Amino acid sequence: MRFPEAVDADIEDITRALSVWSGVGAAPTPKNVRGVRTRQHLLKAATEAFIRLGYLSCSVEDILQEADVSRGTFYAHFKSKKAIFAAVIEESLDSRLRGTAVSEVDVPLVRDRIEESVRRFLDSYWRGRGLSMVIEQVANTDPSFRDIRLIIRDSFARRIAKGIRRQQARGIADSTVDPAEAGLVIIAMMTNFAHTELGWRERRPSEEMVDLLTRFWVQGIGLDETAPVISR
Amino acid sequence: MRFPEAVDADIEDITRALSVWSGVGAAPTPKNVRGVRTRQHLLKAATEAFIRLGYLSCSVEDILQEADVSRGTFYAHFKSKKAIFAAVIEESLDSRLRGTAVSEVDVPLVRDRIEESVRRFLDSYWRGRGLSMVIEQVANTDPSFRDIRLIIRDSFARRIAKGIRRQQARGIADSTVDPAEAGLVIIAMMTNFAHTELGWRERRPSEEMVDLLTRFWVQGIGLDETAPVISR
Amino acid sequence: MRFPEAVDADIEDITRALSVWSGVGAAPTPKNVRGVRTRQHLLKAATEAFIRLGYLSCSVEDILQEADVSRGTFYAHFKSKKAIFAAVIEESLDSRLRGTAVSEVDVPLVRDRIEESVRRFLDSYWRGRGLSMVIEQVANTDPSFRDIRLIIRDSFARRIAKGIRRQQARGIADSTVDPAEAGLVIIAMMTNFAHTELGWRERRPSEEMVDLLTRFWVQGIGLDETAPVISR
Amino acid sequence: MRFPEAVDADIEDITRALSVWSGVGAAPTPKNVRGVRTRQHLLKAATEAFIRLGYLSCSVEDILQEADVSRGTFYAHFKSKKAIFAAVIEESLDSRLRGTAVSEVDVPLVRDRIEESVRRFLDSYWRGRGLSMVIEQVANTDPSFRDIRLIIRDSFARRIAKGIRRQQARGIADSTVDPAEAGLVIIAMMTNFAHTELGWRERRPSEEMVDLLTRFWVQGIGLDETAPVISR
DNA sequence: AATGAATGAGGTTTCATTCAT
DNA sequence: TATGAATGAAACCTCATTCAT
Repeated sequence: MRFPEAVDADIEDITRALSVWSGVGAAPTPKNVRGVRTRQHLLKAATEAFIRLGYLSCSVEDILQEADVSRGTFYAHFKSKKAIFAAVIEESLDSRLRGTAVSEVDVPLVRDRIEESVRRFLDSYWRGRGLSMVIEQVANTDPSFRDIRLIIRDSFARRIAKGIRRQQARGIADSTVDPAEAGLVIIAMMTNFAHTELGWRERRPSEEMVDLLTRFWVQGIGLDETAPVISR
Repeated sequence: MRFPEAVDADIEDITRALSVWSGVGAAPTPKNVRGVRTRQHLLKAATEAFIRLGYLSCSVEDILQEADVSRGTFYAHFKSKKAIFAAVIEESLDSRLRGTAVSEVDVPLVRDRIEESVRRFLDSYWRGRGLSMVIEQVANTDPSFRDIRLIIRDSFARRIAKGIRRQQARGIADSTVDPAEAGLVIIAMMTNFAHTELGWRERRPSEEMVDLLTRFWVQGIGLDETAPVISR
Repeated sequence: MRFPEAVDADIEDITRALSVWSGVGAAPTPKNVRGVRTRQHLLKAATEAFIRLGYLSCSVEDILQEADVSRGTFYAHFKSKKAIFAAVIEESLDSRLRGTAVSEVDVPLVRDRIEESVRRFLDSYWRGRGLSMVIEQVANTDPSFRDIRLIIRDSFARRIAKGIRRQQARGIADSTVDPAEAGLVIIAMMTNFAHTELGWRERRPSEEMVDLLTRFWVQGIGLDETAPVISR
Repeated sequence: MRFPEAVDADIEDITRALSVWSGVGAAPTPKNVRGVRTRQHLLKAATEAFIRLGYLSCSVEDILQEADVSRGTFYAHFKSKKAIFAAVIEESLDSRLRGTAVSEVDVPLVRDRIEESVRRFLDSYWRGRGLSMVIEQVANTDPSFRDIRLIIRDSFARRIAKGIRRQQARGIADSTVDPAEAGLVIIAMMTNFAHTELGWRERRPSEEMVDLLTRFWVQGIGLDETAPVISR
């Protein structure tokens, strides 16, 4: 991984924020193996139900039916609908955040590295578009969940900003660009393009999309397209 | 206005789509001045209530209290909560769509013209951020409203694409860029930057933002920054 | 007419009962010719609306639309929905009650006279089935309107009972039959057959129906089928 | 029982029709004894409330008060007011339809058998007059419930027609009478006499009524009053 | 740990009638 | 006499959550 510490810190932040949001101290881990299985089962069922119906339209009843479990059992494992949603989000978080970090790819140019980032972002979004759309729904509905959404967003944006800063230091990117702000612009562009085109219109990611987004990113920060990656 | 016919056509589309969505044929116009005033009063109250609470959390009751009007009066003027929301949206549409069309500005360069577009977009978003956020909420909640959101989006995107095509024809923009797709990328970037930074974080539009977004737009399509506007 | 005085008395009773039911003292006759016309217009519209929708499902709004008249006008002429319904009923009463009285028909046998009564009853019901069904609806819904329905019913029943008594006196009908009770049975049979078969199933009156109902009536009271009508 | 299969088939038809009418697939049977008890309790309370107030004037609130149960409980057991009404009707159906089938009575004459039918009909109506009146109300109000009412009616009418056909075959009833039509006339007479005199006027069934109705039935179809029942 | 019945606050909508002009 | 806006009580239904077993 590229920035494991940073990502871990962000994940910790989000976990904490989710706790606060859902009003649940800590996950009350089940005592025995049966409990663990039921919990997992519920999480899976809830994930599917949320994806299928959205957070708001998905009633607890829907989750119960999906899981074929009684109401009492549900509330024994999760304090509320909010709580199970928080758990679902948290579970899917690692892969979402780590999956896009460009790691062991061996490409010669910085430009290619960015391209690979974009490609992974789109692919990752495509695979997880179900939950992403639910997250967007809740962020646009519940003001206090919005903060969590912003933490996630900033986690991505900071990574991009860091890259820009490094590139500016090497003299291969326009130094008049504000890295933090440019990170926000890039994340806005990618996030919303994916949300709308992949999520809403269900277009599959294509190399044309990757090219275009890479182009805006690279040109936007004035990156030297011929600059090589510095070997570690 | 620049493309008045096109905008008119889009507005018509949206009005029609809103009619279908809200399940209401046509607004039953009040028949005397008192009725008109009450209707306006209700629209204003609803706008404020929707902005304050969001569409979902805003009950008809909330609108009634805001307007200090009885339940019966409300339903005499609007068939449903959906219907008044549609009316609110429609009312705010003109300014939103027309307000961003670059018209009689006198600037020497194409780049400046784009910059002016960006500036107006941010300013317009800032002023109407309340409703914009509600629209986003509903689009992320009600699948059938999403279509309306997409019509609005595409209206903007098409305008941008049209510009790119003209610039390519003049040889002042990179001809390898797909104008339609680039339009979507640009609108994604601008929309979501505004939504998040102006809407969520309540940052006021600044010249730095304008510069940065203009930069991504201009560089992204490979525009010749020195190309002059063709006088009409 | 056969029993003009009796019928008049019944109609008076019903009018009075309708007044009480609807809570309206007397019809506040309009002052000028314009008022009279509007009133008639409203009555006609209400009749059609009630027939089309039934009393309960017919809102005041429906009547207004049918008449193309404003709410205020409506309430200027009729105190309430009940009141206009009462007026509608009253207006249609004469024909309903008098239309079935066997008058100047020249038939040789008593049996034929009964047959003619049955025929007229069915024909009259068929023509007025719309309102009849509405009346039945209200009678089955509003306990206090039920009394009015019973007055109408008894008016018919008494006429039949009177005939039976006369026939018994002449020795051409079975004297063990209780005339009043038999009248109720006959009116039950005719009323409900008509309500169900003509009203609900929309079967048109046929000579077979007339024959069969006549048969039950005549045989039920043990009438001598060959007995001649006594000339007046 | 006399025609058990036929009655069963009719009951099935009605149950199905009620399902469609109420928009409820199948009653979600409670899963333990407590639930069953509450369900029964609700049914009983609803029956009383419907009888006391009529279907239309009886709000769900009224049922809740009668049963002393919360809104949520009600809707956990029954999907809607329509649904519980359908259940109430269905429950009272068996006894109503089966209770009038002349079974193991030992009487010498066909005439006596009919008399017994009439007696049972009146007695059964008297006991269930509350619900019968509600059914009539709904049938006269809701066009789609009318169909159900007609199925019930035809079930009775067919049974009577069957008897007439058998009697005609034996040569003990007038063969010129159309059995199906006569069945409708007889059921109209009995139903409406009972509805009005027992239901509305609350007169108790008497032997005089039985005699008179039997008389109209027997004479109407031209039955030989001395014909003996054929032993099975 | 699991079950399923019970709760009740909260939401949208209808409609007969009154009132100001 | 006519108009049409305004009223407010009352109806049905949903659903997250609690509780008894």
